[in-house]
Amino acid sequence: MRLTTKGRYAVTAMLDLALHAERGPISLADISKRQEISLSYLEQLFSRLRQSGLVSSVRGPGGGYRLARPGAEICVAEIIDAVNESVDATSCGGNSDCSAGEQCLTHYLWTDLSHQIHGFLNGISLADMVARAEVQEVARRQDGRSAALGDNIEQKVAIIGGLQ
Amino acid sequence: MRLTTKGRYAVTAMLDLALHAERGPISLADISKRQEISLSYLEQLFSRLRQSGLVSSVRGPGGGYRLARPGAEICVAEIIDAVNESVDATSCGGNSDCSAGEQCLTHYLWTDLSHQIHGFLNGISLADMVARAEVQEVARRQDGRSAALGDNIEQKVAIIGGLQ
DNA sequence: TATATAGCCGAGCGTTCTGGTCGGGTATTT
DNA sequence: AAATACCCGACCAGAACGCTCGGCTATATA
Repeated sequence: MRLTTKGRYAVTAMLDLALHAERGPISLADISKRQEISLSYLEQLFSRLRQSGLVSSVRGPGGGYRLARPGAEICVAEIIDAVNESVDATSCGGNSDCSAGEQCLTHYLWTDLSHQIHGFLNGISLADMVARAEVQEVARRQDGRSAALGDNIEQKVAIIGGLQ
Repeated sequence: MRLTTKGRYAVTAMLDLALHAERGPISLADISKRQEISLSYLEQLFSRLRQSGLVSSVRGPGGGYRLARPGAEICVAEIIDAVNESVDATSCGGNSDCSAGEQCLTHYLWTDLSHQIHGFLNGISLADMVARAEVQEVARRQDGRSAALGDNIEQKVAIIGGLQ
C-alpha cells in the first residue's frame, strides 16, 4: 500500500476541477497555479485520469479538462486507483499466496485493513468534498489569490483598458 | 503514508514472538525459518523494535527476543510506527502547512483517513491476533513444517540416536 | 578456558518509485 | 499564421526498500 503526493495531487486536482466545473474546461495551467503542482507532472497524472475515463479533454485555446461524470459519481478511491497507487494493504494482492504459496500469518489483518480503507475512500465522492465548508473556504482563498496574481481574464482586460 | 513488506514483516515477527512466548526467548534464526524473512533484515527490524521498547533481548546461546510487555498491551499501530512506517496519510504530518504554509484543499480528507487507519490498527493487539482461529491454524502449519525440516532439537536427537 | 551461539552494528548495493524537467509533437481557436 | 493547450516520450536525482556481507560483543556450555 502506498499513499504519497501522487495520489494526493490527483485528488486535489480532480477536486479543483469539480469546484470550477461551471466555468467550462479547466486548463492544467490554472490548476498548476492554484494548487502549486508542477504543470508537467499534472500532465502525467491527467494522462492516467483520462485513460481511466475519469476526465475528458478539450484541445486548443480555451480547452482543458472536464469531469467525465458528475462529481457525485466519482469517488476518491477511483482517483487514487487511476494514478496507480494501490490502496490494497496485502502483499499478495488478496491472492493468499503471501508466504511460499500459502497464506502468511498476518494475511487476514491486511485484508481487513484494506477493506477498511477502501470502504472509507469509496464512500467519499467529489461532490461530498465540494459540499464541505472547509473545502469551500480554502477554495475561496485560492480563487482570490490567483485573481490577484492576474489569473482572471476579466480583471486583466479591465487593467489593460485602464492603462490606455 | 506507506505500508510495505517492512511493516508487515515487523508485525508478522512480533506475532511469531507472541505465539511462541511460552518457549522463552525466541531467536531470530527461528523466526527467519518459520516466516521466511531474511535473518539480516530481521536484525535491522528488531534493532528498531528494541529501541522502541517493544521487545527485550537475551544474548548468548539459548538467547533471543521476548515481548517487553504482554501481547494484550502491544497494538499493531505501535509496531508499524516502530519500524518507521508512518500510517499518517497527510503530507504535512497534521501541521496544516501542506500548501505554501496553508492548508491544502484536501487536507481534511487525509486527516480523516489517518484517523480511520490509526483507529483500526490501534484497536488490534497481538493478543487479539493470537486468539484468531485463522492465525492459530497457520501457526500450527508453520510449526509442523519447521519441525519436519529439523528445527526441533528433541527430534534431531531422536533421529541421531536412531542412526547409531 | 575454548568454542559455539546469537544478539549487535555499519557499510554497501540493486531495484523501484517519486516527483520533476525538457523537448518536441498535434489539435483547435482566433 | 499564431497562440493556446493537450499529448507524449525520454531522462534525471533522490529516497526508500529489501537484502547481503563482514565483523563485533556478550554469554552459555563443554
